[in-house]
Amino acid sequence: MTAPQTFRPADEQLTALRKGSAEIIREEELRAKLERSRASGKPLRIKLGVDPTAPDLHLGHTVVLRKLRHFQDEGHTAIFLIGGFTALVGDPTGQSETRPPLTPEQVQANAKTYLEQVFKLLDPQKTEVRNNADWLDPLTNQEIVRLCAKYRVARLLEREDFRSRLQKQEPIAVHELLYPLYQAYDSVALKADVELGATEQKFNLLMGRDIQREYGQESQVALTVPILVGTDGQRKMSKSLGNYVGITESPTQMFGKLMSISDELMWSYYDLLTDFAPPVIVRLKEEVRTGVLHPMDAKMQLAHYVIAGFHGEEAARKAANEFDQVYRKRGVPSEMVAYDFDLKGNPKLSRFVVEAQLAESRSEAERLIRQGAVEWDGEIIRNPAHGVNIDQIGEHVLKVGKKPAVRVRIGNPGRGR
RNA sequence: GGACGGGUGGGUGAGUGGCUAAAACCAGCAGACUGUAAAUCUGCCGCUCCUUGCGGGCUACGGAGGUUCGAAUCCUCCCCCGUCCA
Repeated sequence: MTAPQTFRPADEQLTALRKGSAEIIREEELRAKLERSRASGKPLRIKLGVDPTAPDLHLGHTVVLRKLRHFQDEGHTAIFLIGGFTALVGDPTGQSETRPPLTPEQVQANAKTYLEQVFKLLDPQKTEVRNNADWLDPLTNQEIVRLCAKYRVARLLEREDFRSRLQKQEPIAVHELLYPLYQAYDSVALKADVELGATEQKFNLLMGRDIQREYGQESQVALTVPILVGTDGQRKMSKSLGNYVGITESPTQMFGKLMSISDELMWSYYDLLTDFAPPVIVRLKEEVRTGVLHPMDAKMQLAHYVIAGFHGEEAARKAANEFDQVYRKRGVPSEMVAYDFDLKGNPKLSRFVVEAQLAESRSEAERLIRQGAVEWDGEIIRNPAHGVNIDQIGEHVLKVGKKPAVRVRIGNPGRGR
């Protein structure tokens, strides 16, 4: 922190930073900033803001985090900004359900788990963690009005999602208009040189530039990264759409999910989730195209890489083996979740399916049985009324559809639980 | 404050008194095919009970009442969203 920083030449840094970026506004400004920082030995301040609205991060979040990491690797200061204030206001963008605004306690708790997860990717030593509640909470009405006076409604409404919502006659609450203003003000408070965000954040990032100028600062550079498409190959990765790979998931789960993406999507994952150099990815793609490399192997390599990043080489290897065992060979997992049952009340197989969490209701369980999706000790059961009786005391393997098999232990009805 | 339009199953969206657990499409799930891919095809897709049957019961069309043998559909009041006017 005292020794003057040394940096690579600006152009080299720029090349590295450009990889996996969608847009850099403006690149010349970034180069100028990089050159200046190299000359002065003073790192740039790179801002990334996150609202802690949910406790878990997924791979979609990591794209931009990785970009922040790249800056960090070049010796710059990563500012991980927690939207403690903005999260409290409650972001009503997903208009389907009125989600209750988070309580300060929730924000606190979420922020904590975020940080734990974020530091799987960032170097904690080189990260400045801030919370915008620290400067947004104390703002006076006067200051807020002054801030609002610096921007025009028409320009706010230019924003893509506001415009389309107006058009579709969907509600827009007033505080939603304030949102970008607050975010822009954060850049002022932090004296950010660069702000990172997904492409959907472009408007907000640009606004930071304007507002900084209004406050007499040099404008930040806005660097956007592409949005990661979820495992469904259609929509952006998000928890609520269920097309996500969580970074706290087990290696096995991650492996399975990553293998289920389409071949086409795999290349975008290679671009956004790995540090393979672009030429290397191009070569891989070519090898798959010409049949030298099986697409599945390419995908396994991808899954391995991503998982190793979070859980280490060893775990990634295990997950690969497990995948091979459970799915390719349609076998039984090395470690099965076990459930204990008793024979109280003349139970049916469908009840076990529900209680082992392989179906959400008895109706669904019976449906699955009818469809031939349920295997009991390797035998497909098709009778929805199939019962389990006293001869079945002992251990069994229950498998439903594509889900991993589970172990079922049936105890003597006479004895307690 | 006024005028008008609208609120249907996870989503879009039909349906204006019974034949509607509610068209169609999407999503989802299962089976076939595979590389657990993708695409495709087939089936399923509220909950529950049992003797698993073209079976019984319950719940469902913003909310609460009402009219009717019968209501998502008609009436009343309320809530919510939007547009225009002020």
